[in-house]
Amino acid sequence: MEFGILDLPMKKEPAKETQRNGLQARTVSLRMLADFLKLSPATVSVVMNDSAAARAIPAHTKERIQKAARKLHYQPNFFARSLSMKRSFMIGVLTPELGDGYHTLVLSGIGDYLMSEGYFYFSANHRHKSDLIDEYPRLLISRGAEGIIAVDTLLAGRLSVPVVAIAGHGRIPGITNVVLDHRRAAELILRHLRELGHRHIAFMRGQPFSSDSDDRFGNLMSVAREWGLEVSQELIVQLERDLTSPELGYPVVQQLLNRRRKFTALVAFNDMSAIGAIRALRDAGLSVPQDVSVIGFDDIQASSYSMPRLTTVRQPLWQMGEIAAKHLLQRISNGIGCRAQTISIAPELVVRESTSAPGVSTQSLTAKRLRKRILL
Amino acid sequence: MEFGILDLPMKKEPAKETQRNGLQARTVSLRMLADFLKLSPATVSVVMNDSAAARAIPAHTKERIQKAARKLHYQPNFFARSLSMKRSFMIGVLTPELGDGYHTLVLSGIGDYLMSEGYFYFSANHRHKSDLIDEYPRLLISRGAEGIIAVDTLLAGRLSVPVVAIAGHGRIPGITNVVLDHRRAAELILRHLRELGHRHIAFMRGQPFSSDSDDRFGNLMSVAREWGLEVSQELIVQLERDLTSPELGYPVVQQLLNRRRKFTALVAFNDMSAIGAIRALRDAGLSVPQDVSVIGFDDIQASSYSMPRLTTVRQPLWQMGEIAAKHLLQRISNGIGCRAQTISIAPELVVRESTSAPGVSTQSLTAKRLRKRILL
DNA sequence: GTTCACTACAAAAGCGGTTTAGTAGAATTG
DNA sequence: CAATTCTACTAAACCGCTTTTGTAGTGAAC
Repeated sequence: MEFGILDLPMKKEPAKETQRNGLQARTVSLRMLADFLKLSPATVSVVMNDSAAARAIPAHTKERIQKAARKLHYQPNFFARSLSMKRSFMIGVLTPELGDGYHTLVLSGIGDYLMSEGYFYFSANHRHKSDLIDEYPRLLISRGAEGIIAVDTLLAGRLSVPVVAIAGHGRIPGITNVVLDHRRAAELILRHLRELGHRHIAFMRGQPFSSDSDDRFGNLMSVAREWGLEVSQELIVQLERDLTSPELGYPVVQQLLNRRRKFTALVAFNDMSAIGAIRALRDAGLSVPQDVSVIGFDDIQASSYSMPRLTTVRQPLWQMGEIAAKHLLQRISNGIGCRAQTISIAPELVVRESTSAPGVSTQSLTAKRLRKRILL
Repeated sequence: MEFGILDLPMKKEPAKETQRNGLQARTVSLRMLADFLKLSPATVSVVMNDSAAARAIPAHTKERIQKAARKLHYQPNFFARSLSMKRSFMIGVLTPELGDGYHTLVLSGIGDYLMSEGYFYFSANHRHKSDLIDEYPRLLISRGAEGIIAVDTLLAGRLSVPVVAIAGHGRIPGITNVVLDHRRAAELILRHLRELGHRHIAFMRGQPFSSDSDDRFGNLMSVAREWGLEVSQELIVQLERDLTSPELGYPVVQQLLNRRRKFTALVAFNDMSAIGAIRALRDAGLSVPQDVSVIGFDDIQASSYSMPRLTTVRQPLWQMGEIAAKHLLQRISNGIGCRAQTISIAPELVVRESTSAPGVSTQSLTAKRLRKRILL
């Protein structure tokens, strides 16, 4: 490429072979197939796609074409097709990262549905960087995405293709939003804890960049208020770090304990932070759920195998992905006229071992000492 | 589409607007940009790509073009570009599923590297179904993938594009294979257990469809033999189920316990199964590591937060993804001439809490009874 | 025995770029 | 001053497909 002029003397035939190594080695085109059949590309195309005009082609010709296509392993060139039809059958997915069970499940739901409809997706992880949140949607669109699904991501502005958000609490006009019913989730959590008899409940608030944080926390607070459960400011801690490991919940619980305020239950932001919280409580000599009940959120795979098994609010993540994908394809095929909407998903309380009535255990310090003696 | 004939009477203009809703609403093409500038598309193209011929274009014209491109938000059409250049800057990734931390980490490594090189990937999950393992690579290629990365997947035959496998133990000619050094891993595991004083070691063998199973197990056995550690057939269990949750390891440990053969350590197939195994042991009244040491494999995120924290062999999964992507791009740009090879990755032992010297604890039954009384 | 509809295709115009091969005019050279 | 080289572009082919439009030939209708 650098020696454009020097190239001129040599003939181009050999270069073509070695330089054009891009895609398939020697691929048969529609043209070749047509030549082989002594038919025009138009006829072959029409038959291969079984388009309206194919009604005019007699069955024996169709068969002849099909057979030849199989024999020569004809594969239509995807890019030529996309260029001509202005359809890519690709959609772009925007996620913060691939780190934990949450996004993975959502992606599976999205991917499975898309695949069943002949679509593929490609994804970009923005890691909460706002410049990337701006840039990636454009990038995905410039790569031919017919639509975008934004998972747990606050999009900035409108885009030129249909967009569906999962847990995107921006209420941007024109974006269909698949969200959990956080009001209901808050009710489930607080009813459960109230029924167990908890009066001193601590809360963990999600990171500011997580799009669920405000909704989840806000609803907990308003339900608590409505039900007359008092919430002490001293019992609220705020997650800050950008982690997807349980480490997330560890330091804030230490912080909480340092405040020396009594609490018998802790509502974690999600399962990961709940698992970290449990460890922090244990490391401080408290047992779960005897001294403190802990409730998570999401119901990721790990939560049913943590010690103790985690009581949590299940988000049907796989289904949320599927629903988002389904709506996106709908909006794509119905044109832009299709109304944006909010789709609310019902959460479900999964009661396992990390919650119980308060004060059931013996004095925690005693328990700790005994455990030490016996187990270690 | 069904009413092709009825369409004819109506003029096509309005239909064009509403039906061709595929991609961008009103996008500027190279042609439009060129018309606007009163230049030919060729000149604009050459400048936009800064290709060799651009040397002949004076700076002020270049600037004029760049400015206009920005002003009109010109975005070259990806498909037209791909069609012409025979390059898609896309690669296909084949994974069993997205379920656990393993694949997710690998994918992150792949994705980050590809993105930094201007590539995207799209993935397909075959769930160990052999027909899909056959079909999907073709599908990915027909979608324009310039290369394929197969994660934990035994590919059937050769493909028409470069392929890199991660943990693909097929030794298919022409496929570059990124694999963990399982010999070294086996040494790390067995040295650790031997140094702790374990003589009765149980082993969990991976599912037949997992491409790591044989290599991992085989090396453990041969190292054990070489070092004079005897391995009882009674202490080997085989994973069968196709799960990515800890549930995987639960039943096989029950099976193992039913055989009533003494063992003080268990080498699990991976972290997930190790976590399930620990639960099974606990449920049977045994404590980890006091009664049984358990060692995992992979070092997924969950393992450092399980109870007890898992001792495990770390696979640098993120890096393995990155390395695979890097080699794939190399093979793509160097043409098919580039040699396939095996790239061996060094594992690392991460000692945490789930292993200790055997027989340190009190009688397990006593411990169990006591714990019951105190904690439950 | 035209007209007409229908059958079975083919020609050609895109889609939106890249790239090769020119070319008009200015500058340089012999 | 004619020949040559540069400069600054343009024309046109091409990538491989879809789709619209056209058309030669045939059988039926009036």
